[in-house]
Formats: sequence, structure tokens, C-alpha cells
Amino acid sequence: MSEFTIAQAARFQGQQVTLRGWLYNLRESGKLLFPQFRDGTGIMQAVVSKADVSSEVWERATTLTQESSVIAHGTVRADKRAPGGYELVLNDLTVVQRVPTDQPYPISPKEHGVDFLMSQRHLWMRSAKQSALLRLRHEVIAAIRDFFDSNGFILTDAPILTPAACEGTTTLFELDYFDLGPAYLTQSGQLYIEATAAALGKVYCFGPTFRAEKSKTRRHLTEFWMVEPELSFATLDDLMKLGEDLVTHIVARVLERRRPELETLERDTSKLENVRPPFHRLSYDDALKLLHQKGSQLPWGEDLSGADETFISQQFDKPVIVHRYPAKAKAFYMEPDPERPELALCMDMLAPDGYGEIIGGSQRIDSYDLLLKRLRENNLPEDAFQWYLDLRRYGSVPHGGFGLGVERTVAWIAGISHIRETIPFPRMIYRIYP
RNA sequence: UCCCCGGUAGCUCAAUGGUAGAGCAUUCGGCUGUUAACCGAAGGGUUGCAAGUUCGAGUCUUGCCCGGGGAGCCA
Repeated sequence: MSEFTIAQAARFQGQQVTLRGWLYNLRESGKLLFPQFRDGTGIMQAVVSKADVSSEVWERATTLTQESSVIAHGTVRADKRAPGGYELVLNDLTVVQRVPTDQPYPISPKEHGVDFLMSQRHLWMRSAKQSALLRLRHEVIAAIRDFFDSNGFILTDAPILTPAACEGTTTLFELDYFDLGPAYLTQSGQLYIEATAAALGKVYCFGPTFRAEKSKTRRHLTEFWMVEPELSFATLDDLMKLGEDLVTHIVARVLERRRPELETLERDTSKLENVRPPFHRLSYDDALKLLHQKGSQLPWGEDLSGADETFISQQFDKPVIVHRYPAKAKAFYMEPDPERPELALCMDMLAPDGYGEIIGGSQRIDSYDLLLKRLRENNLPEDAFQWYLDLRRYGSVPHGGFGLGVERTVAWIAGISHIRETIPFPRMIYRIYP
């Protein structure tokens, strides 16, 4: 017989089981106790009747404190009065560690403020909603890996310590690298996996990414996780199709395996059921028309603001892809549109409901001469990019890829307002503890 | 970096310039089907820090510290 977990309680109906976990909350009613236990997979109510257990067990149960660790023995019984439909009729209880009453667990079952909860992040993650979010994050990551692994992609992780800016735009975390001068924490693995893609065809990297910008919004972390696929012999259309398939796969997997978590998070799953191909594809020009109809004054050539993206995403009931932005608003390595060179062959995928960009990607410049020109235009150090230029010297091909932000994706699927809750230990401008 | 909001009990919040209070948590008592259980009682305070105005400051003024929301930037 497999080991008992709360998530699988229904399978153990009528059986004697051992629950290893922690006390989540305790309700008392005279000679009846209703301790609620959690074991990491969920929360389950137990029933303790004074008449049915030894005085020692009764004493241990009545003096349990919140988050004390326990091993509880009992039989699983279906009862519609129990949250979740099943309860544990307790007949024995071992206390592994009792939380002392003079130093009670700080997070009571009532409401708390963000500042306090973030300072108690190491404990806050035990709560029902937070642990559901972390299980959801796990499922999203597992879905991403399965998607790429089963579609012929090779995992080739990029370095986290890098000698120079990947894109030369955003602010980087700097550190001393022995005698070789300054090094930086990566802001993207893209340039490196362009190399591995030329070696292996279809590749991806998946790791943490660092941005030292003093961003202070619900959509930003200074340390976040990004998965970046890169494909040789790929066009912008291929990339849009891949992004659409990836996001569809992630959402379907979560719906298939994490219904209880979505329920805990009170997510309206009907909106997620809509996430099937095709996603609407909107050119930058058409996006601008849409914004101008709503009174926006945004001139052609400017990048869309967060508010603009929110407005556009609200026009659709599933993610929307905006493609072919003005080249001057985008990164130096993006391939120009051969029909309109002032446009870049790039695309962003915007999640619904204002969650912002979850994907940003492009076809890369494959011409040596054009790439060199762009490096010079952007005042980037040619020496540092020689290896990158080599990729255009030796068998250059049309290629491209994109990055998908894990935390924004989880926040959108979970329907929560701030991405800081989608990672175990968020790193933000004014917070690095715990 | 800029704009806005906030800081009072362990937590969430009250308190016309006039004796700092409630709910939860904790402790004790009651209750055999509780649903963030409920009922009764007790303990718990350098009102973020510093200075100023005033007979009197949690409240008004100034400075500083620490958070939160947003802008820019991006995933």
C-alpha cells in the first residue's frame, strides 16, 4: 500500500492510516476536538472524541498548539461536514515537537498585512493559499520541462556569471571576478543559447535571471526564473506558434493536475479553459490603432507602456501576441522585417487581465555585416562580442527564440495580484530577508 | 530616481489636541459536529526615531528611518 497523503485521502476511505504533519488549526467543542492537520499536500480535519481515546491521547490533543508537528493515527471517513469531504477519526497521536505557548506561532488564522507576512515568508508559505501557489509553480515548471523535452529540445543552461551585458540596456548586478575584473549576474541566457542552438538545433535554458533595476511594481522581482528556447532554422511565425503551444500545454497541464490548488486560490477556471490555439496575433501597427481608438496619443515608434499592454490584453479572452514592433524601440540583435526594415521580427505575448508580458522574443539577425553594424550603432564593445559574431561567420542560419517569465505566468494562471507570492523567497528592491 | 499612501499590543485595526481601546493570538474556565467555531475571564503598550509648538501631542510642524502602491524599465 502506498503512503497516506491528505491529497489522496479519498483512496484510503475506511482504512487505518498514519498522517505525518503539522497542526493547522484547532477547533474545540467540549469533549470533541476538531484539529485540522496539514501534511504539505493539503489540509484535513480530524475528529477526536474524549470517550474514544485514552486520557493520554486526549491530553496531548487538547494541548496541541498551532504548527506543532505530529504523527496522527486514525481511520479515514467520508463526512460532508468535514472540509474536503473526508476526515480522520483519530485514535492515537504522537507529538513530535510542541510549539511552546510562550512563543506561539506568529501567523494566526486571521488577516495580516503584506509587510508582516513577507517578513515571515519562511512560515507564511505553510498557509493553504501559499502552499497551493508553490505547488502550482512546481506544476508550471514541470509542464515547461516536459514540453521541451518531449519536442526534441536539448537543455543547455547558460552561465549565470557573465562578462558583459547581454543586451546592454538594463542595469546589472556587478561583482568582482578574481583578477579578471567585474562580472555580472545574467539578465538573459539568450546569446549563449544561440551558440548551443547552432550546435544542437533546438535548445532551451532554464534558470534564474537578475535585473538590478529599481522596479517597484507587482509585476517585478529582482531575481526571477525564465525559460528560453532557441531554434535554428526558425522564423518569427515558428516562434509565435511555439509560444502558443507552450502556453497552451502549461495551462492544460495545470487544469489536469492542480484543480484543488486552483480551487484553494478561488481561480475562475472557465477563463483558463479558453486558453487554446489560436491566440490572436496583432501587429504593432494594429495595436497602435486600437489604442488610438481609445484616445491614446502614443506616437508611432514608441514602445507600449504597461497600461497600454493592459488595455490590449483586456480586449481578448486569452493571451494575445503583439508582433513587429519598431526596431529602434527593441534590442540590437533583432532581425529586421525584410518587407519593412523599420520593423523588428519580434513578438510579445501578453497575458489576459493586465498580468503583462509573459513572453518576449524575436528572430535574430543572421547577417554578420548587419550585426556588426548594430553593435557599433549601440556602442557595444566589439571585442566582447567576437564569439557572438562567430555564430554569423560559420554557418549562419535564420534562428530565434523567446523568454517566458515563470512568475508572471504562475501569477496569471493562479489569478493573484502580485508575483512575489509565486516564488518561495522573493527578491525585491527593499527586501532580501528571509 | 520620481509621485502617492502608511507606521498605535505578537497580528489586524480604533481613538474632536484632554485617563491609549477592540477583535484575533496566548493563558484559565465552559460547551459531543466544529467550519477563520462560539461564550466568559486574565495577562499584554518607549503610539517607528529625533526635535519643536502647546498647560497638555497617538493626534499639529520639521527632519530622518522603515514599509506599501504606482511611474520608468522589463519576463
